[in-house]
Amino acid sequence: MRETLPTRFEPSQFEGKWYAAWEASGAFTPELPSSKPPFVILIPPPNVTGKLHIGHALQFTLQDIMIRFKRMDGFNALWLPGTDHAGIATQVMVERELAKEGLSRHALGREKFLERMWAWKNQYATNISSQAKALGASCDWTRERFTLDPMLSRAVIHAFVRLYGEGLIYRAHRLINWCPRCLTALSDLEVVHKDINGGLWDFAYPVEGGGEIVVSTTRPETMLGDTAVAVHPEDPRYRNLIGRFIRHPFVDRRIPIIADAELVDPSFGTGAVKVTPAHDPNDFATAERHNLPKVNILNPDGTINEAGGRFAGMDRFAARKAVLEALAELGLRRGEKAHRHAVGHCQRCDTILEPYLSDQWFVRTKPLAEVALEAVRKGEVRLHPEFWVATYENWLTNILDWCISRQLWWGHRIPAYYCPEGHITVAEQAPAACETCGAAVEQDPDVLDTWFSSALWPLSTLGWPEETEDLKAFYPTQLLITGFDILFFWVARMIMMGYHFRGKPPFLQVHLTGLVRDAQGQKMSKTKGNVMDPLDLVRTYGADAVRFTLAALASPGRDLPLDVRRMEGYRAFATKLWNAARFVQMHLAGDEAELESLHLQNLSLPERWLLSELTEATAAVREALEGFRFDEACRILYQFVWNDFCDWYVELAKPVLTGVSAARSPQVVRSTARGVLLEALKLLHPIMPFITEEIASHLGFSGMLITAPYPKVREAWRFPEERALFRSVQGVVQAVRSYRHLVGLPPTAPLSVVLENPPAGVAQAFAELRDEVVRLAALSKLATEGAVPAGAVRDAVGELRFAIVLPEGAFGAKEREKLAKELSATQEELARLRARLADASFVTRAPEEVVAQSRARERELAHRAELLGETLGGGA
RNA sequence: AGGCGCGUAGCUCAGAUGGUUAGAGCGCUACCUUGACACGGUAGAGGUCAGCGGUUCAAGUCCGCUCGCGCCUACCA
Repeated sequence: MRETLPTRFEPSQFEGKWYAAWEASGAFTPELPSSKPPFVILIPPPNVTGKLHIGHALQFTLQDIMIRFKRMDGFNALWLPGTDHAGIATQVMVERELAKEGLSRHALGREKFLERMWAWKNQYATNISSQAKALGASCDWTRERFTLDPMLSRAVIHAFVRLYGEGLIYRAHRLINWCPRCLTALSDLEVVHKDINGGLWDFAYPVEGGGEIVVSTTRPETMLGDTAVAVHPEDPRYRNLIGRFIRHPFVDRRIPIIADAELVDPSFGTGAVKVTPAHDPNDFATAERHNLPKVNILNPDGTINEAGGRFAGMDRFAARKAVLEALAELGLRRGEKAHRHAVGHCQRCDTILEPYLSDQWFVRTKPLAEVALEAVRKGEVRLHPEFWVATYENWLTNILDWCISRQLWWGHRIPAYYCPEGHITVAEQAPAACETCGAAVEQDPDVLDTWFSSALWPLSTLGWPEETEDLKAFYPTQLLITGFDILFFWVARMIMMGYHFRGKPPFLQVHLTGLVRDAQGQKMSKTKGNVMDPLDLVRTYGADAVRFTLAALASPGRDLPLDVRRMEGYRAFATKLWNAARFVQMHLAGDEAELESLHLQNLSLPERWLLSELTEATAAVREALEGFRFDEACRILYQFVWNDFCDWYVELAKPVLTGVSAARSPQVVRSTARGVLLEALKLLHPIMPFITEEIASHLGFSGMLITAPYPKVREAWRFPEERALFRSVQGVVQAVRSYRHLVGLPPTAPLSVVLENPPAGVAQAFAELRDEVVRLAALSKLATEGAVPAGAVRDAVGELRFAIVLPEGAFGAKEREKLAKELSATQEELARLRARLADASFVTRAPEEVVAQSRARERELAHRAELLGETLGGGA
């Protein structure tokens, strides 16, 4: 005998049990080889920087829904989990921890520091996987990966060496984004532009031989590195100054006044531009055109170096003030105004970045980007929602080379080796000697951008460059679900690398999720204190309610305002489901047939109706999931379970199961209730895996839902006629209840209803469900034929007219007024409809169905208007 | 400066290819402790679909403009 469902729904009582059972069953691990088609999702590897946040919970939920859906639906499903070492992000965390102990990474040394990093990683990777498990994520933990694993590292190094060999990776002395706090280069994407209230200062350079030229700058300290002043060649104000020189007031340098049409917009400011090639990208380009020297004035930590003369040693911002003061002393300050402009900040530590001249490694992105662009344009990779395509194209079209070297220790060390002569040897294995001159070599101390290894994730996790079974079976993957914020950082780069190394896309579809926000729509952040911990939510509401909420909020292309009241609502839904199951279970008698084996001919109206609704729901849920409409899937299931199954079917089942009604077979009702509930549980399982599994086991379901076939649409279960008939029953029941409220009668006060000349099918339906309808509408009598008693209220639902006998005097002035309002609304609509039908252009141009629909509606309204009129006019 | 998204009930959001009375959840009101469930039941109230103009027999839905809000990309000193 199966166990009785506990009275109280207590998710924590069974969540752990089911997760363990699923994992132990091997359901998370795909077959290999397999005759089933593959369905593979690679997890966007969370950073091992700390705990998972609610955004991860969202993505895990959506990925798990798809994986469970496809697994049940006959696919060889693989959801491959893993974590990302997250170079700078993690190193910043650990350095912060070290700082608390009064240590620094340099004090520790590279080796000891990396030991600390690994300890950190081990702790957080474990945290992350246990959080994923708490949410029910059905990942294949036997394939869990980490970006610094030997297998993955090998792929990263291999890719680097190959790209270098192909000329797609190169080393260059360039301006890059430099973080003076992290002491590393950053890619353009890692720069966060923020509008700052700064200043725009004017100062004069005295020109040799007399006169001066006034320039404007937002960063006065950079004038220490000026190697020219540029004007527009056509500008009459300065034409005579071109070719003359300036004696720099603070450093020992003569700088020329040059003409450059590209750099200078004569209408901006004074029309003269100071040129600082080592600290401004535009100026750098200008210097290339004019062969100007590039004077670096900064140390890596942002202090002024010896090139800054007497300002050397000052921090860049202190130097800014000092330079301005010094200019004032010389009488060279000219003007200053407030100036709001975008300034680049470090994504990880928020420090203001400097354009900085240094030797770095770059990826030549153009050829890779072209292929990636084409892939999306041709639809080989499809982005959802589709409007992201425009953003994607825009970025890839204007892409610049990607700086991939980082002056960090936590990451994949660049496989480049230098000899004292400066020759470069790039190799997967450390070479014994320089391949050019045979001298001893030393490896580049730098590591690769974390995103370089992330870009290879679809390849490296499956064992590439080896031709592994996994690679052959699971590449390309079917779906990627991730946040839109890493479309460029990650998605685009995976597409580039996937095509380059494998000739195929890494995934066929990408679903980009929105951002989880708080109830007020604010971005969640630690500083605002509005972050929600997914594990807390799981403890409070249960994993299923958390999942359902996130899925229900996940409308495509929108952010998700997460309100705990909403989650309370969905916990209530879980409770409702639980209680419905308790009802079904307590009436089980052991004679239940499987749903499929019920003889359809023997089914009564409510069973046929319910199967119809189930079938509609099945079709709609499947379609919703295929199109990543998680919100739709939730809505459909919520309505089916609550409105159709609980509110109607269970209520209709009660008279039968308690012996009040003998019109229907209790055995059929039991079988249908159990069977349909099980189907609903299967439909819900991808979204709410724990509670569905728990209930199914209590209903005597053999096996586990996780591997049960996902319900398919069965045409035999569609009964359109019965569906319509049942709706008229619902309509009458609801009308009676409504009238009862209208006249203020208690819900149990008995009324009687007479159907007026119902069509044969309808009369039969009501006759069959007499006991149920009497109960649902609290009737004393339901007549399917007979004369309308005097004084009865008359109304219609669709084509069906009926009369309700109310107690003497119940239908007073207030009620008449209410009904009169109803009547006039009906008449108004009728008038509008008739006007439309009288319009020849509507009748001739609108499609036939639309016209037919309007005619039918017209009949109904006319009908109802007449009956309501009679009720009011008849002095009832 | 370009590009994208959004503006529908008190709140948060759904509303393919234009077509009946614009939906849901929460909240609100009234009544109901009925043997699955008060995390419940029943019935309600609540919307000039941001504004203006256009296309159409018909527009929340298509087009243009305006006004708000948000985001992304960008080397204007």
